Amino acid sequence: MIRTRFAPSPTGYVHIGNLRTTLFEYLFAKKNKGVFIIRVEDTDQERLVPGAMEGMLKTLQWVGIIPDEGVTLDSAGNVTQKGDFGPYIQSERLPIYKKYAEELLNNGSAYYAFDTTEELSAMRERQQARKLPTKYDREHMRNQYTLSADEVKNILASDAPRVVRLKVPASEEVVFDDIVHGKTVFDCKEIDDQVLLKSDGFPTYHLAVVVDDHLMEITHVIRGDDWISSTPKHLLLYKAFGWMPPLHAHLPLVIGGDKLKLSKRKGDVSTESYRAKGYLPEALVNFLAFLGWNPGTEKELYSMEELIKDFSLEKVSKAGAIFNVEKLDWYNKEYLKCIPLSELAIRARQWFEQAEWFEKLTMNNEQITNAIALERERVTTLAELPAAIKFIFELPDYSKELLVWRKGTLEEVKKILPELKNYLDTISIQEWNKALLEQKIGGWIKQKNYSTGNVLWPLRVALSGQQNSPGPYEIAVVLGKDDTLNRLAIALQKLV
RNA sequence: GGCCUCAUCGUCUAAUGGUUAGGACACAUGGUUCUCAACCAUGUAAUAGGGGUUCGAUUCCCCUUGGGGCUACCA
Repeated sequence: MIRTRFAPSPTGYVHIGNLRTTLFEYLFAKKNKGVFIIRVEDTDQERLVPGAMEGMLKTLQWVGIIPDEGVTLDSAGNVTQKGDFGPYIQSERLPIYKKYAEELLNNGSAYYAFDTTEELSAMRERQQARKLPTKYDREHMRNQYTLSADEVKNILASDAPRVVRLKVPASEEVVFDDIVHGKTVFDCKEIDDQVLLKSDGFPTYHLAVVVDDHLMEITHVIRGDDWISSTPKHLLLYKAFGWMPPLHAHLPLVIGGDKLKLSKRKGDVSTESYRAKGYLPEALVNFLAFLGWNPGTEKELYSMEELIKDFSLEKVSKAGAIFNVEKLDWYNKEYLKCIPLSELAIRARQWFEQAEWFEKLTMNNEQITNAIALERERVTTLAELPAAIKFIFELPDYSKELLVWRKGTLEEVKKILPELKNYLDTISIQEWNKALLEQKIGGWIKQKNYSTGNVLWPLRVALSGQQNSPGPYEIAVVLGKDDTLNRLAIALQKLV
């Protein structure tokens, strides 16, 4: 049984790069009929943001990623835990880490150290100055090996701070076969005696992941490239415990337009910000899936179900991918076009409610939906929809010059528009639909021997009040006959 | 500084020891059209550089260069 996990730190929001990693973890688990787990890594008490987890889980739910096990939302939207391998929140597992740290202490794979922060940074400065790799100097610092047995005993008996460090073997190679990078080799000489248990009694990430991934029977550790240099430490830990390590797949990072790691300062790194901008989760998922992966065919539009069907870690590329908003925009437009209209109307609702003019107007849902149909192919995001359809409910002011087609004259408009209004008046409400309007007005234009643009342009401007808009027939249908004639009357007044 | 890692159009990427190096986004041009969008057609645009191996390399190897990551009692 394949088991993957997403292990976020609850620091506030879902980073877009993390979302991509999560997506791949999820797709891989689902593809293999496995289990996708969420575990909360809150071992850094200083960076904790209370309540962050709920928001993060909701964001994942929004994109369609729902954990099978671990930390999740119940039907009421509250954070709960489910599954047989809990607790799934690391701060609730402290005794477990303590126990395993002791096991390492006892079998000689780890040791106590007592150095202060100042001593450690002085050590690093000395090493840098001599162009040596910066790592814990076990022979010269204050620890179990350099102090006498009595001294150690006394310190441990006191309340003086102490940490537990991994005892990295002197010379040995750590080799692993990464699913995306292939064979990767590290020399133990380069690996630091990592702190496993901090002086506050909390484990570091390194101890906690290994213990938890093992205990939770994770089969595939899928995470960002930035973890690749930590992997040998983890493998050493598995070895020290005598455990079988899981398989590793290190995903390339999603980077910013400046080729740097996507940073918080440059904005737009949180999934929530894309949601707030009116991007559809389908588009975001599709776009993110194609950052570093592709099916090897020319199919570009993929639903979550299709992704699950076709996903494979072997097709993940090694190079980092730039987050390209233009492509995201394209995906969003594609989904805007194909999501059912009624569904789109529901999803767009919140943006209308945010528009200050919305409350003042009386309009029914059907009319809004019809208006959305007019503009859905013209906007990039849901957020643009209210401004785009506002003209349907409130005719913008415009100058009479706008009524003149670029190949026509003001005189022609003055002649044609009143005639057109009279003609439209003869069309019954029963006939007031797009196909018939098109047919009838088209016939009328032909019969009168006018040029199409000289009729349709002023008509469209009269109905929309805008230089650019959907076509006049569609607008007329959404407006209805009365409103259409009213707006023509307004145009005629301007022409006087 | 040390270690790790990556390298095909501007961007996301496909492909193979032998191809006119393909597609998508973006861009440009044309078509359609009352406008914009959409749509259709066409076009511009890439194997970082240098050495090998080979009949032949973009593909395999080495070096250089460049990018990125890690180098915490953060994850």
